[in-house]
Amino acid sequence: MENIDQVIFYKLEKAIRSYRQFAQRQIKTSGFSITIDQWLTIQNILEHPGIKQQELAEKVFKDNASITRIVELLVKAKYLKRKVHKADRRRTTLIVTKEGEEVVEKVNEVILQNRAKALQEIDREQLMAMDNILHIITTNCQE
Amino acid sequence: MENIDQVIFYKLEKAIRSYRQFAQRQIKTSGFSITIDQWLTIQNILEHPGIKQQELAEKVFKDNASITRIVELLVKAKYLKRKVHKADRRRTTLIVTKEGEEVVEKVNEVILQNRAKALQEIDREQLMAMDNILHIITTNCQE
DNA sequence: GGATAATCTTTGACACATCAATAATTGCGT
DNA sequence: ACGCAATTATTGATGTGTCAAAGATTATCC
Repeated sequence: MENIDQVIFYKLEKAIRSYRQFAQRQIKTSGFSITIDQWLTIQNILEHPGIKQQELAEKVFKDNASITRIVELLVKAKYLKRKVHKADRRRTTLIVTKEGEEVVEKVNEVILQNRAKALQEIDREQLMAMDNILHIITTNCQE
Repeated sequence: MENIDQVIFYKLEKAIRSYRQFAQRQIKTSGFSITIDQWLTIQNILEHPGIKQQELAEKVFKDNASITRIVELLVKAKYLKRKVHKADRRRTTLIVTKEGEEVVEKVNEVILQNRAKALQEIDREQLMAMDNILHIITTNCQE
């Protein structure tokens, strides 16, 4: 047996990529043309109205540049609107349109199904343990 | 406590991204200008001489298009050479240059250190358990 | 042995990641 | 007030991911 240290990151990549491919495929075959990142972005704006892009970036674990571009596409798709922030003109206020809300709500169901499918046959105790390990890895890498 | 199903994929992404950022930063500050994916690609060619790009893609869990582009950059960097396969002219034979070998060898050490750091304070039994879960997720997403 | 199918790789189009540099605006110190 | 630092967002450059289509070559089948 190979040393687990030397393969675990590969396995991590593989699992997350399998899930992403699977999830994106499901969304597509359900008739939506939105990416998971875009869905997650809108979701977070809804949950935190008035959030600034910088905070948004942290929430979805991306950087500012990526957020700028994702927002751009979402505005083009008419799922978001930009407004200049009243008190601070450096900031942008992001507003989810009715279309945006509708899409997110519908895609939500698909995502729930995806997660259930992906986690089939795994017991919750083990998941909690994994969550713990992931947390340690994350902090180990942030010093 | 939130439902673990609804956050575990987020945690997965976060952990893998933290590790990637950390690892790439370490490689850079060690004086190398190679990406982890490029390193992994060369590594696999060395381990499987004469491998075809399609198989290579599977090994590093990418698709053919990505491999084509990574190889392109590695040829530019003079870490790889392309040759037409003798028996089958559709194929490309990939050859690692001396420079390529040297870089990989040196970067290897950095990567070993990175992994050790990232897995600090985690016991191996738990890692094995996580490996198992990751495997289940991967197969659940591939039907 | 010539049409057709299968295999291997590349290319195009678009989305996202990362780093560094640049605007634009606000806040602070004196 | 003024200059300068800090904050917020955008842009440019380069690398990777994904899907679909196309090119090139080889295998198959009648």
